[in-house]
This record gives sequence, C-alpha cells and structure tokens, in this order.
Amino acid sequence: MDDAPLPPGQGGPARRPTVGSLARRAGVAASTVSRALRGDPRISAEVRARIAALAAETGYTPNALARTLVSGRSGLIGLVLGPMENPVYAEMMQEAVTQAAARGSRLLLLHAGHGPIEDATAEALTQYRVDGCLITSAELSSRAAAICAANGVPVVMVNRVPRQFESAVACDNHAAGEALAGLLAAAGHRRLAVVTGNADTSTSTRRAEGFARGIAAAGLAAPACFNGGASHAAGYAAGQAIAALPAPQRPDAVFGVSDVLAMGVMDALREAGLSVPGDISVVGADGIALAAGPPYRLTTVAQPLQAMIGRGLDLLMARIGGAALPQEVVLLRGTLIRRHSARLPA
Amino acid sequence: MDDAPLPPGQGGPARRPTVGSLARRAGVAASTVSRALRGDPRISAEVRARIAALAAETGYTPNALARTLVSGRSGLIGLVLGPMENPVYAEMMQEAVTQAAARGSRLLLLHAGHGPIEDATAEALTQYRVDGCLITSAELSSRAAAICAANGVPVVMVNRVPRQFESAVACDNHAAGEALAGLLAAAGHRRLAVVTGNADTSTSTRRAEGFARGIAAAGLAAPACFNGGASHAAGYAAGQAIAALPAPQRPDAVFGVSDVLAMGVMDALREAGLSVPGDISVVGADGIALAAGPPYRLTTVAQPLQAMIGRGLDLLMARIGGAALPQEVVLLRGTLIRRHSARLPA
DNA sequence: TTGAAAGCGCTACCAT
DNA sequence: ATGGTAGCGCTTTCAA
Repeated sequence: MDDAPLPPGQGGPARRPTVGSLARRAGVAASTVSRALRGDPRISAEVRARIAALAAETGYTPNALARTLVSGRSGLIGLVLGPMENPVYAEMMQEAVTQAAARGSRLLLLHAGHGPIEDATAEALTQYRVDGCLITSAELSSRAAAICAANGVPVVMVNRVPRQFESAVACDNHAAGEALAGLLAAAGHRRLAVVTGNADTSTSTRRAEGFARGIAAAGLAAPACFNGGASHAAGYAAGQAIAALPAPQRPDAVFGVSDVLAMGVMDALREAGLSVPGDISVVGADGIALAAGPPYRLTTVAQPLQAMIGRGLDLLMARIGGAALPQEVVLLRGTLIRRHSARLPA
Repeated sequence: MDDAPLPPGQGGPARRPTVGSLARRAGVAASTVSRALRGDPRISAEVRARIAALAAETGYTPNALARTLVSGRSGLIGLVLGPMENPVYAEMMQEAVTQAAARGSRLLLLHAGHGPIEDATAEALTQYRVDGCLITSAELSSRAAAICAANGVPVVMVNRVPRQFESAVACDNHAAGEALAGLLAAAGHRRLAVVTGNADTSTSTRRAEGFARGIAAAGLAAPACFNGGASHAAGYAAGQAIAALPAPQRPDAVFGVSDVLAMGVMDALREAGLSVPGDISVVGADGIALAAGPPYRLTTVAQPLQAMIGRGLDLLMARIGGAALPQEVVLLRGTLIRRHSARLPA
C-alpha cells in the first residue's frame, strides 16, 4: 500500500515513490537505496539489482529538485531568446535544446520575443537556481545579465557582442560584411548599398561596419544606407525605396544585414520589375534555411550556428565547473555560401 | 560575515543568503522570516519592513526549488515543441513563454525539432516535477504523454488532436479546409488540388479531409493530391509537379495545408511562369507572419494562436489545481484572411 | 557492505 | 505576533 505501481490516468497529485519509501519496502536504509540507484560499487550487486527492480516496478524517478538542494547544482540552464521574426533564433533554440540535453542539462526558457526581459522573469533565473545562462537577446537583456553577475551565475552571450566584461561567442560579423563587400567590388559592382537592422543589435552594426570598411578598402564610395529592421517587411520597404531610385543613382548591389532582410529586399526589387542578380545583386548574412532554396537562392555568409551554441555551452560548463576562468570572447568565422542572388567573381 | 552583499563578478559558487541566515542576522526565527517575506499579515509591520530591507540589502532570492519540495508544486511547465521549419511553432513558443510567465509559471523546454523525444528527455519531465505539460509536437510525442499520464501530470496537446483520452486544444482544421474548398468552388474553380503535409500530423490530415469534403459538397471531383511535407522546399517540389502538368489537367486552385507549404507552391508556380492568382489560386492555413506580406499575400485561414495557448494553459492550470476534471477537447475556429493569392467570391 | 543521522532551504503546524 | 519543530526527498558524512 506504499508504492502501488502508479495507475495511469488522473487521481489527484499522485504520491510518488521516494528513496525513503523504496527503502522501507526493500528493508534497507535510505542511504543504501540512494547509493544503489546511483550504481555505487560499494553496494552488493545483489542488493543493487533488487533495488533497481523495485524502482522499475514502482515507477520511481529521482526528484531532481531535491537533489539540487543538496548538490547545489540544478542542471538547469537559463535561455533568453530574442524576437523570432528572424528564423535564426528558432534554429538557435533547437540547437540549444539538443546540445544541452546531450550534456545532461535542461533549459529553462525565460524570455523570447521583443522588448526587455521583465523583472519577474529575470528573477526566476535566480529563484530556480540556474547553473548558467545563455543569452541571445539583443535588446536589453542587460537586466538578466546583471542579475546573473550579482549572483555568481555564469553567463554567455551568443550572437551578441558583450557589453560589459562578459563572455560571449559570436560570429565574426565584421569580417563577414567586409568579405561580402570585397567580393561584390571585385565583381565590378560600383554603387553598393546596405540595409541595416535594428540599430541596437551588434550583429547588424558590426556587419554594416565591416561592409563599409570593405568598400572603402576597394576604393569605392561609402555605401548608401537604408534603414531596415528585423523583419522581412522591413527589408521589403527598403527594397521598394531602392527600386524607386532613378537608375543612375540606384545601387547595383545591396547587402541586407540579415537573410530575412535580404529576402525582403529581393522581393521588393523583383516586384518592381528589377532582376536579381541581373540588375542588382543582393547578398545577406545568417544562412537560414528559408533563403537557401527558390525563389531566393540567396548568396550569404552563414553563421556556424551549431558550433556557436556548442562553444557557448562549453564556456558555460567550464565556468559552472567552478574554475575561476577569465571572461572569454570567442569569434567564429562564418562561411560564404555562393548561390544565385549576386554576381560574384569566380 | 554571514551575508555580505554579494560582490559582482565571479568568485566561486556564491554562498547565497537563505531564510536561515536572514533570521540569524535579524535575530528572529526562520519561520518569521518566511512569513514576513510572503507578506503574512500576522507579522508586525515593523518586523516585516526590517526583514524586507535586510533581504534587499543582501540580495536574497527565495529558492524556488526548496519551496517546491514542501509545496509539492514546482511552477514549471514542460514544453515539447515540434520541428521548426514551420514558423507557427516559433510563434507558439513565444506565446507560451509570455502567457506562462503571466500566470507565474516557467517553461522547461524539453524538446524541439524532429523525431521522437528521447527517453532521457521525457524522464526529465518527471525528474523536475513539472506541474503540467504542453505538447505541440506532432511526431511521436506519445512517449512523453505516456510518462505524464503514468505520473499523474496533466497534459494538454496543442495543435494536435489527442490520440488517447487526452485533453487538447486545436484549431478546427477540418472546418478550415472545408470552408476554403467551398469558397474556391464558389469562385468558379473546377479542378482543385491539395498539397499535404506529413501524413502523421493530424493538422495536415484534418485539413485535407475537410478540403475534400468541401469539394464533394460542391459537387466537384475529388481533389488531386500532392505529397508535400513540412517545409517550403516540399511545397516547392509539389508546385513544380503541378506546373509541369499539361494545362487541361492542371488544377486551377491549390490548397497547401500549411502556409509554408503554400508559399513553396506559389514560388514554384511563379517560377514556372504561371500567375497566382491569375492562372492558379493558392490558399494556405496557419496565418504566419511571413506569408502576409509581399510577395505572397497569401489567402489563408489563420489559427487563433494566442487563444489556443491561452486555453491550453487554462486547461492545464485547472487540472493542476487538483480538480478531477474530465479530459477536455476544445476546438477553436480559425478565421479566414482574404489576401491576394486566390480568386474568391466577394 | 550497510545503517543512522544530519542537513540542503523552505514552509506548515503547534505552541506560546 | 512570534518561536520551535518537523519534514519535503535526497546525499553525505561518520559509524559499525
């Protein structure tokens, strides 16, 4: 009558078996059960087997929360996500769940979307005693970072350059922009333009800066700059503005600082009767799946998303391990993906 | 030397203040601190203020995990997400974080992506003692559901019809398909086609069934059926197949059972030189943001995502409350959004 | 090889 | 209005 194998279905807040209840049924001490379940070699094989059987039979699962209380480690990693108009974030999230699970951690999803993280949400970070925190939100996630810092919770920023003395892993966005500019110039483009994202995201600004730098290095005039945003719609608007320009002033190549943006630009240009890349070359950056196929076949610099999350978790884990490591910024290089939205030198 | 205000930055596993340490410093009992912090009116205002000040000063935050141990409620809701090629899932996730937070719960993100949920992952559901679980994954999430059922953890499926005797909230997908068919027929289309999604997702099959039913009701021949999938690319492939058909056999209207699919179809048709909706009408279902603007302006049936998540959480919360409620299936009607990808009757 | 006891941080109950 | 105690489920000394 202690640990009846749990009946399926409802029936109130199911009283689940515990180490104690198993111990009673097995006629051993709780500590023995604890050790047996964790495969402690000091426990005789016979007892270990008996307890394992009992656990299986009763459907016992350890209470991770109680374990946390004594071990001091929750196995939880906080995940703060930015706005999701940009599919990169969805891809990042998938990568994060998978890789965290592979390392035995679970993700506490705390925020996803626009705007700053709410105070109550940021506090959940400490209330649930997350071991570490992964932040990919561009907008005002500083609040969460501050709380973590104040509580000795390691933080790693992903896809976002660290504002303070934080650790981060990012793509070398500057180099990406620069490379794209060089390539475009080498292919003979003369009037380059850039469509920017949110002004406060380092991703956007770094890419735009790199692009400008590359253009300058090629001896061309500074790029025309169009204000975009985070969404396809913003890119579309910028594309319309570009298409509306009289031909002689119209850029012959445009860089959308993110793929969604570039896709929006392409759509607007084509709708205006311009050919891409016939009349105008368009390039992006991110490497999202949607831009790979028709009708875009977008030439872009892909971020090594998998590696970014992987390294991010590495940094986190190492710091959780307790090592007093210095803050660390790792920059991963993107890879150029040549598709068909731009004329590029062979 | 007990609770020095935590120094920012690193410094090992920060020893955080507890109810006990606060009690010692304040010269009161732990139970008093506990009560004071929770605003228990039985504690004198004076003491309450003193403790609150102390808590603020030392940067105390309650340990939600320890609290769980005694209250039996973790405040955690498990979230199981499907593959993310379809942006609906990203939108759902955002909705879920926000609304859960508004209700004081946090989300434990357990799975997102393809394939069945791993055993270790599903077990985390019970190990972390989630109060309830929201499942939106179409493919084989039954494992997670089974574990929950076996442990008395309430489960609600969202956007997925319940297989067993589970609770669920979904969009009336059948009605959506049926309505679309009726509209298309009324507009004079005669050769209708449907591009299906994954055969094992109820969303896809219900919509396709509804569509077929609507067509039959209009006295037309059963729709040509093209196998799609979950991605834009799958829709594109189907679109190519459609475009390749000799004109007399070519459908004059096609229903992509999800917006991404429909977008893929549109892209393929247009690339083949066909006009949408001039030559062929295309409609979708889901209502994702990307399909709203140019170049798609997709006519679709939008799912009431916000309401779906809202009701899902409602069902969950009510059951968590302990009430022995019967399992419940709620069907929310979608809303037709007329845009420009299809000729429809006024 | 196993048991007993203490304690992680918190709350609830019973006293006072 | 407040204190003491016990106990949530688990691990980890220290003993035996």
